[in-house]
Amino acid sequence: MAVRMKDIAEDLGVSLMTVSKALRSHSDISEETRNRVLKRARELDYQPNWIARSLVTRRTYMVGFVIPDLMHSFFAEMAKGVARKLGPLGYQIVISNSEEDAETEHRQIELLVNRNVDGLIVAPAREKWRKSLADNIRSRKVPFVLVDRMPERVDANYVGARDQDIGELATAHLFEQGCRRIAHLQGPAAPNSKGRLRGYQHALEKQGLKPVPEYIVDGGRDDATGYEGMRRLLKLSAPPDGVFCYNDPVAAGAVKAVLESGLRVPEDVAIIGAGNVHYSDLLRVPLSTIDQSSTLIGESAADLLVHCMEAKTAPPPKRIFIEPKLVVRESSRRR
Amino acid sequence: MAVRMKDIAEDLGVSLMTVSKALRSHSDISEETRNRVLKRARELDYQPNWIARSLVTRRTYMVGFVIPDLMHSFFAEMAKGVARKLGPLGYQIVISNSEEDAETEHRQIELLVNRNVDGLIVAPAREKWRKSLADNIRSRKVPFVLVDRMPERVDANYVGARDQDIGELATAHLFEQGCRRIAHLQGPAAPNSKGRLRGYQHALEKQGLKPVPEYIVDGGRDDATGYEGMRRLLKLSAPPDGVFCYNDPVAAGAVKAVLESGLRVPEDVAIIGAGNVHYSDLLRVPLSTIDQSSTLIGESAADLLVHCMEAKTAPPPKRIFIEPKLVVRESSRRR
DNA sequence: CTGAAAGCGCTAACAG
DNA sequence: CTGTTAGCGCTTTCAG
Repeated sequence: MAVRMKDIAEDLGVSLMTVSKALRSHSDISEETRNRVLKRARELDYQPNWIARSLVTRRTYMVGFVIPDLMHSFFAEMAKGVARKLGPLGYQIVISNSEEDAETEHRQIELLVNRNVDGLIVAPAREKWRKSLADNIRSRKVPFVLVDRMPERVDANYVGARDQDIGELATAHLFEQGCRRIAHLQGPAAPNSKGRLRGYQHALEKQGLKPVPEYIVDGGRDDATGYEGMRRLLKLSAPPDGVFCYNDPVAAGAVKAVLESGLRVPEDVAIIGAGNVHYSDLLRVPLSTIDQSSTLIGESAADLLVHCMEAKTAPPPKRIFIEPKLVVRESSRRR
Repeated sequence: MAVRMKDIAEDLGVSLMTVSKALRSHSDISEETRNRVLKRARELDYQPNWIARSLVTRRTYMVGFVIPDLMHSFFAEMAKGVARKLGPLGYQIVISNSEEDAETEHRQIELLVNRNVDGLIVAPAREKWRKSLADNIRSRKVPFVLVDRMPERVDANYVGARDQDIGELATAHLFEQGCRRIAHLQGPAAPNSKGRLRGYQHALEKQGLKPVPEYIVDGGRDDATGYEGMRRLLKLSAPPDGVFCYNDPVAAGAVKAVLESGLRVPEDVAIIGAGNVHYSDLLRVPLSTIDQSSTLIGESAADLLVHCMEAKTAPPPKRIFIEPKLVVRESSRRR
């Protein structure tokens, strides 16, 4: 059986409370007593029981982090940012995978809330952040921050880029590189997919290019689906000469499809992704992308969450937009 | 305030105990009472308080998973395997990053143990799995399973490949492809680094090639260090014509260095990694590798851990070796 | 089948 | 500065 405060107390002939206070370096305890307690605790290798403590303080120092896909290193990078900020403050991070599925996400969140996490960071999978869920979390008074994907019409804490900016930045870049038949491999039904599409459309319009419906194709969210999507684009009678992809994995799959078809990247088809995952530079063709500062998103979200968790009353929702940045590598450099 | 059993009990005019038993479908409770309780609980959206329950049952249904690097998708894949098995059983997985640092790892493990995780899965960062730590975990009676890396002389549960086999398989393959100056980009001071080196040396010996000390170079564990290591190899008066790399990220970095130097992969330098990360196929040159069945490792480790957690008394340590498999892609295919 | 009593290990609030 | 009292929400044990 593990050592308890009670053991130390009896051992030292003081009361349990004295031990409790000493260990937490409470103010009203004499220097001497504190030291005696601390010393004995160290000797006995006392480890506080978090469970018991949590039961009374109602703080678990656990933070849930719900993401759609651990394997997508974009989220792994975010996780790193979150951990970097929260770790030193004594929080444990519980990562849950929603598999990009709304139901799973819902279940995961409920699980975490039931486990009394002190806060929640979520990259939501569904387009509409279900109102009932938001209310549910709020009614349980669990502060939460949404990241990377901002569902429509939800007034919540958010950290991430403006998706429309990402789409515009990428598409404008392709235009600048001389592309005139610009396609878009669209993402899944996640909240950020629509914004990127809108940005793409907007940029085309700005340049006076007329939209071609066939150029908007479902590219899924990983390399396998991106590959499939690109193959469909290549079968068109007038295949695109530039493609803005929902994210980097999709873009990597697209590059593979183009090369397999005997065409060149970027000469025949320029490709750009989004997310700037760390291995982008090592891909078949080094990938141009829109950097979203994934780690920074994680850090900011963590900061914001800490702020909310420490506040007595919930502060008004805050949105932090992080400027996306164009990163030009080989896959789109035509001149 | 959340609904408690007490609330349901008072509401229904029964005792707290009746509610408790009904909710856990304890045997000695009448069908009727149970239904009444269940119904009311649903109506009030009762959610059991895990903390309180844990305090008395001494089970948290949390499992710690300590890995050296979340960003290395090899571990993300393992995590997926672990989650797939443990999730349905009601366990939450708490992922901790040791940053490949022994001290951090130690601290993370202690933290998790303090938080009363029911079990632990660890991909150890240090070469010697510190005895004191192992004893410490054991004294707290927390079952644990080591994965991917088996420290020397430790009698513990283990799931993973035999590292020596990986080294032999890879090196023999390079030999078969006609390489005669085979180098090795060695991994960090992790437990699996030495075994792979040994396998490499063994394979050379078998083929009657004499070992060249200059051909064993530190390649670190990611693409940046792999790149550096390869550059050093290329500066040798007789640069290698084949390189076995500690893992896939290192190999990806190595490929980059070779191409940058104006040489071709695999014609001038054949390269093979280990781990078969999911994007290997999308790299600059599709990467040959040794597949270690990362997801399967995660699943098996989870199974083994569950077995230990459910056992009354600790079962004897078990080692599960997973056969590594050669995956030949472009980076080493010479004929 | 139902419930009363005791306690998991700790802390908040207050009294000495 | 130190200690007492009273729980946190739940389960285990055992008596009705």
